[in-house]
Amino acid sequence: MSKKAISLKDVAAIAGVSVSTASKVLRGQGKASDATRERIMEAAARLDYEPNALGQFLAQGRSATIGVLTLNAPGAFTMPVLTGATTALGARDLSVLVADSRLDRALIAATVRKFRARKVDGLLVVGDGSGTAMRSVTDGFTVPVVYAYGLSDDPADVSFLHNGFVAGELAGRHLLSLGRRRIAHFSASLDDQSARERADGLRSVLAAEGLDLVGGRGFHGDWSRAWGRRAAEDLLASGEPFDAVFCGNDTIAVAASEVFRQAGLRIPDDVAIVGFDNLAGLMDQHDRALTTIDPLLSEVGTRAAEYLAEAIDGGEFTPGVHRVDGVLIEGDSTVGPLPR
Amino acid sequence: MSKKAISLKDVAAIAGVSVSTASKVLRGQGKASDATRERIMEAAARLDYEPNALGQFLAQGRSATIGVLTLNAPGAFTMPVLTGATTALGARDLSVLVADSRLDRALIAATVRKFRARKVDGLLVVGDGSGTAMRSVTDGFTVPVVYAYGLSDDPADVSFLHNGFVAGELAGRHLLSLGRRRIAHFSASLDDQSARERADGLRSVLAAEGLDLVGGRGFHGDWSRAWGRRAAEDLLASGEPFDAVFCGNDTIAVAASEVFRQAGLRIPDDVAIVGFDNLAGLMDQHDRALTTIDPLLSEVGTRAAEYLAEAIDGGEFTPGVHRVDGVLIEGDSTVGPLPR
DNA sequence: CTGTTAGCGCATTCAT
DNA sequence: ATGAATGCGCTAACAG
Repeated sequence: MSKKAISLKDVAAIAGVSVSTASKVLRGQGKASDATRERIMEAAARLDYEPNALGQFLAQGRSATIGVLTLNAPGAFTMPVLTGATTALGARDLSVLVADSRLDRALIAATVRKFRARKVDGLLVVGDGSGTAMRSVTDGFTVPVVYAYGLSDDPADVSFLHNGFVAGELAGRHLLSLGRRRIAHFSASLDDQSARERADGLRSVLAAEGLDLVGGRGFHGDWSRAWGRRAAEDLLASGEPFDAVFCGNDTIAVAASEVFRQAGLRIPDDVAIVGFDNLAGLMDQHDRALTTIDPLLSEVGTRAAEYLAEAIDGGEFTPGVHRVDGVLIEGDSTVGPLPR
Repeated sequence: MSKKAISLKDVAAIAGVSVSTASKVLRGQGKASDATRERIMEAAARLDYEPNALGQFLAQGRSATIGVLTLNAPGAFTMPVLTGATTALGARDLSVLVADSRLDRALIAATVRKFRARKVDGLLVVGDGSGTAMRSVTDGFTVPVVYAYGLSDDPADVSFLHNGFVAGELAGRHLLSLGRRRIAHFSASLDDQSARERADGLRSVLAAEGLDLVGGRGFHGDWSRAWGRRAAEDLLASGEPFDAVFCGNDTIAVAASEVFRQAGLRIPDDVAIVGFDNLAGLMDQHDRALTTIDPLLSEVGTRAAEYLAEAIDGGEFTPGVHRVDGVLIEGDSTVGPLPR
């Protein structure tokens, strides 16, 4: 009936030493004679001793839990970031206390209190990927705070974001490597930070080749399917020659593709299409129909989590924004259905 | 410089009472004179006292954290379950310790130890939605264990799953309500538990109308896009008349739709299509192009989490499998582009 | 009703 | 090199 969990005291007793030395030895700290060390280790092994984390936490004043503040947890793009972060933290024995406050001021305040009461060792704020920076909550804490998938409005904070500029470069270089020279760009308004980054990246590689976007500044509307169709129609109507389009997201890419096909254009022969988001990958559908940029959102979460974990262990913690480069996934819309 | 966190002792001191009474009063337990209660509450309020959770946990032998064992955390269908669960637990002040063991025996064993050492108050096992039951790990714990999005192989366990039978019924009833009578079914092999459930649900409502599936037992292959095309081609080749198809998933539905369109059939006029998964919704793309069943995976996670939380608080915990009914999302593929 | 006394399990000075 | 003594912050059984 001794279902009682075994404690350090038990180990010490069996090893014939005091609790304090047992504690030291088991944690590999301080000096101890090989003899006693041996006895202690053996006793611990025999009893299958596992230190009670609660005791350690109280004694050490840490909780081994990270507060996670989410702007929109159930969002399609937030979920990969969140799961990436939580599994990365879990792998480091850090538990996670999630609070999905929609930036409701009162809710946030309550959450901050709650996190403090729980003595969280760090805070991870997961944004919604929207271009607008979120209010910094850093000064509400004495522990490290990291922002992921969203920028804090305080430049002294550290945040992890997808690198939109590199994404634009990847798309551009890919198309150039395929011999395309007349490249258009369909995307959301340049007021949108992420749209602007991708556009800048694209234009930079074009400029390096002495090229400019077809249609001048590109076609900028919103992220919708409707805009994708509209942009394609506008481009066709303009009469300007083109042989490729980099679309700001997959939704636009698919809609535009439909319009092009209906207009009798062949993809990728007449026009190559590159999208962004890798929606298919998000759904585990690796049909490689559309060439696209995968922003590796899960890695954004992972990297942010690991940086936070390091910071807690006394690692470096320097303000700034860290960018995670995505990867280009080749698909039929640019390289065609290869016989692979 | 008194950055020191205020403790119960401070409150007690100011209120001029002992720590224990302060504890009692602040937790609303036992009796206390209105006078002292007043003083204590006031002192706590004035100091902005918040109990140190670590102290409570150690004293109460609980950790307020749930161990989450995942089979495949980054999976597209697992993520909604996981985020649903973690946010629901967070809302109840329960933190979450995630371990993504791919059912690796050794890894699982290590995880179980870790969870015990952390004194988790409960365990949530998140499966991968595959038909095959997973090995029960319940006997490794003395705390409540709940399985979500996957069945345990021990009938004494409690698990939360999507209700595939109801999904089949929903699809069937929807098609019948539209006047369709010649309904086919494209899905994965009936060896697959989830495929079988959906098929059974569909056939049951058809049977109630004295109808049978077009093509007898339906077209069963796998979950792939390729199979969707193949099934559509086979059905067309069979020459059997049909006016609707319920597809086991959206991937099959989309592929089949393409074949039908190429064959000159109009959707939904000639053939109505119902899918399953609501992939578009998973990606926040509410284009309502395809009528589909949304399995509400996030709710599967939420319900499982809440049940677990209740069980921990002494709520009921009766073995069995709980089914979460999905919902049918109407789209153009059955009701057409209505002027709504 | 209220205060005293013990723990909870471990880490950590400080002596020895 | 080892052990005794404290403290972490709170809860709970028992007295008064």
